[in-house]
Amino acid sequence: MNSASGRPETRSERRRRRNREALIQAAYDVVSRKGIDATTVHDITEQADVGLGTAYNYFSSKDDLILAAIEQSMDRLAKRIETVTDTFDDPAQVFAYGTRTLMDTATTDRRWQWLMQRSEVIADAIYRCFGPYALRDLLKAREAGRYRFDSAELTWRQATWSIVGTSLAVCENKLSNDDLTEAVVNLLCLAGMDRAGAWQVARRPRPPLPTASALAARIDPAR
Amino acid sequence: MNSASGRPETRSERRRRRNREALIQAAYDVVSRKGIDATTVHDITEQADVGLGTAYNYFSSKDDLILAAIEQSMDRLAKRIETVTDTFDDPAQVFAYGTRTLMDTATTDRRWQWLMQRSEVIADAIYRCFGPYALRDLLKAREAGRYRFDSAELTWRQATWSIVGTSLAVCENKLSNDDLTEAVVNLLCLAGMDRAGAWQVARRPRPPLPTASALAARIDPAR
DNA sequence: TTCAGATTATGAATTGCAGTCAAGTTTTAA
DNA sequence: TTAAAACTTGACTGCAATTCATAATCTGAA
Repeated sequence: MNSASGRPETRSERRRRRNREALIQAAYDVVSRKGIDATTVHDITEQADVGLGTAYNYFSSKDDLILAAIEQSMDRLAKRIETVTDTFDDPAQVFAYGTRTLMDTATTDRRWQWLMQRSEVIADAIYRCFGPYALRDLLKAREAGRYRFDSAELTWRQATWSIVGTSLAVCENKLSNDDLTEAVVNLLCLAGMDRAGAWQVARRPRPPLPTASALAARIDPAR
Repeated sequence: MNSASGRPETRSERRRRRNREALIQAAYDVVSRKGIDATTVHDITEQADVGLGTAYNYFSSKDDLILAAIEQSMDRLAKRIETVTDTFDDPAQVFAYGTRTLMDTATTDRRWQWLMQRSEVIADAIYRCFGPYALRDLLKAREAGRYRFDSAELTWRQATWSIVGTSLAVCENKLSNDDLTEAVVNLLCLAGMDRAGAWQVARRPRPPLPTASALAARIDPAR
């Protein structure tokens, strides 16, 4: 609420912002390394170089802190996906690319793999963080006559849980990476495409995501 | 492995069976009453009237014990569903009825509602316990030309997670009960039905499940 | 029936961590 | 400059899963 006004940060505001960011970053680092269950609040505050009690001045619980870290990472991924899908002509492909990228990230990125342990947290976070984009894309594709669902919210909710379940299965070697294309096809059918069309969309070549740093440079070329 | 042979149970075998059953029943009762997280192993052994340590002679951990209780309850539900779907003519309706009943149970039965807390455990248990039935029904419907998926395992896995996510959303009042019909429609689309046909199947009247006791009487009329 | 050895039951003690809080430190504003 | 407000800190509390030494029970051979 301050960065919006031109007023310079007070000393304590700067400290609060720094502590908050340090805690979130530390939480993300430690969880990436050890997994959610094996991570203690002590680990996180150690890494963030603040006292144990400080964590509880910023977050109401261990779960709350870790959730904040997860959400930050998801928000960033959503923005990276957006830069790619902005270039697509077929609205049906936007949702397909987003869901596929989510599954690829969840199964490839060691940081995300740990998160899958607590599926209901992840599923809910995905639903909320990617929801605004996903709902918009679903509706746009329906208007264009490519999709044919009834409720976008319900479709997206079912899709998020499918994504988590499929990703978890790949992480546990119950499914192979090759199955992900078919998983996307099924999701497109869920959204109301016919199967032939769904395969056609899911098989299109997928442009790579920009790296996080490339994206930062594009958004703020001055830095 | 003994009940199969005609040999009568030894004293210790009988005790082991009794303790195991008592623990599973107690776990189910306590979790139904308090939820998984609030349930302690002490609560369960108290209710089962055995020593605290005894639980660890039968199960490797609290989660393992509770999982056994969940699976038993799922196996029973699966059998009750089977008695109803056995009477169906349309193979597409069998899977529809099963998934709908699962969601109805998860959202209606207070015992199940608690279980939804630990979604990844539930999703996996549903996948395994109902899997044999579901896979058979999916394949039968595909042979009959009603469904059109590629891999039954993948379809069922995506369906289980959707079911859990949808049920959880209803429990948390993010969706209403009325949305469940549409949720089934989406699942049928996932399995490769066209939307019109899916609505037609999902809207058919659903015969009630037999009560657990009625089923027990049917299976073993002597008792 | 007896009894040694094997198996199982038991709950007090151990362990480990989330979360609290009283005391100390920094910041603010008058 | 200073007193009150805001924040930081880590020793401490409480709780619950799990272990393990001991006691109780069971088994099969004599």
